[in-house]
Amino acid sequence: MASIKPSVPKGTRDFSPNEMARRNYIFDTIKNVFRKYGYQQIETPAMENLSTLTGKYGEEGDKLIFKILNSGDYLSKVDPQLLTTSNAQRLTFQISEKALRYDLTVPFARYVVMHQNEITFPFKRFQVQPVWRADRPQKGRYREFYQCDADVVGSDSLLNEAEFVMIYDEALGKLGLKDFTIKINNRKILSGIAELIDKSDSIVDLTVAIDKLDKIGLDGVSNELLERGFTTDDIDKIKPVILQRGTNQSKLASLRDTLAGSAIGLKGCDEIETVFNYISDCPLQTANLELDITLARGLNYYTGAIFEVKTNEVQMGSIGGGGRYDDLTGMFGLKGLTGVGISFGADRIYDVLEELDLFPQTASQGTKVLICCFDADGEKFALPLLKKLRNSNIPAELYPAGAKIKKQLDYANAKQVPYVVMIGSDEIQSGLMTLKDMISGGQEKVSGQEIVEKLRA
RNA sequence: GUAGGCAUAGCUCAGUUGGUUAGAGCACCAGAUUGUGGUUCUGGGGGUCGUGGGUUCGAACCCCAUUGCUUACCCCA
Repeated sequence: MASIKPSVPKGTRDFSPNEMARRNYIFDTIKNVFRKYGYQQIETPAMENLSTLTGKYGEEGDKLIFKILNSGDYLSKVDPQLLTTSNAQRLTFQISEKALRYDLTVPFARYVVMHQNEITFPFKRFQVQPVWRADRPQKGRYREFYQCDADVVGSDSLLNEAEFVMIYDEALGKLGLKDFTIKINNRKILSGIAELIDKSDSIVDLTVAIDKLDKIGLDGVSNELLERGFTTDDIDKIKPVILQRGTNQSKLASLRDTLAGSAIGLKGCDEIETVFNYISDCPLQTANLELDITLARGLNYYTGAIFEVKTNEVQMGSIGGGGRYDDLTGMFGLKGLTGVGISFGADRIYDVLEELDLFPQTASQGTKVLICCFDADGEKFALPLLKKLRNSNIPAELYPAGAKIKKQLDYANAKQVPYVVMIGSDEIQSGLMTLKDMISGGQEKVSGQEIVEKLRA
């Protein structure tokens, strides 16, 4: 049989030991902050029923869901006519009833509805798991990637919004980022702007276009709005709003002026101000908090706050985002439950930390001492020491006898093991073993007990 | 879905106008060194030059197709 050239699917990656140490550092940092703020971890299955996921992410999103082919003779139940009409969309539901999760929010909503009787509200949960998207990969964009989500469900207090800003500040600050911006907006302000030009029905088109302001500039946004059926009159009205600069307070004040005729717009302003007030009583350490009314994130299910986090130190898409949805669980039949949440893009954060060289040294994580024997007799002598080291919580390995010492030391170097114990006939005879410091190169003859004591330090 | 770039050893890449037997570094194996590595020296294994077709006396190089990867757009973490 011809051997197949090994590869992984496009947009997926292996994680080697060194990368895993670094990834766990990111995950642990974020998880510990979540826990500190009272969030509890859950997990949900990698696959969900396809019907749970479809229709939740818009038409584009549905296309990006990885479907799982039914087991067995999956064609046997298909309406034969469908096979000849090449209607992929309808065929999909007959040959696939499961799919890989696309995000963590929809499975969480499903979870809340299924477990509503055991949950104490407000329910604060976090979840760190991979999600899959059948997207075209590119820089900072994968087909399998991890999301670190925290959500509160069942509390409409804006304190939650404020706490999420603090969580971003604390977690990203702990990871060593020095200059990043938490952008905040409110869907109600966007609704107010749409009301301003009497285009409430076109709010999606409006927000998708102005969301691109910093990317394509005012001319680009204007062109896109014109293409989407807005008038130059509309654009003239919107322009001062989306172009406003200055402090959050001054933006808010002028927004209130502009949106004076829109009850919902003013409500949005009030909500933002409430969040700002909470924050000012509990100042941020590192993050810049910026009201950005062009922020829309293209996610139409947000109803209140909208968050996005960007680093200003390297060129990278957003490293986090989130927002509030008033009817999180409605799609699964549980009405009136509000949710607000955020997500950290761990894979992008990894790329950022790597580019900025912000990972701490993790060498001490691995094996601390390798026992090398010159022959098989040494093994017998080594095993009790090995046991003793491990009982003392010192990560230790015994290299199987038979290999040359050079090879064993090469192994220690490759794994960055800082100490080696060597056992040959001399050591067996004297009972004193050779402890070698692989960094300085120095070595000394010591007893087993002394080795344990030295390495425990 | 749209558009560009790339594809040569396990990895990173050279390879001149198309010209004999396709190279380097790293990694791996062995030796110099029978009990000592990370620095040195010597030698060795490794290639259907992504695949298929074409032009040519002759193709890694030119042309066509195809597959894979990658970057950007759309959208998103």
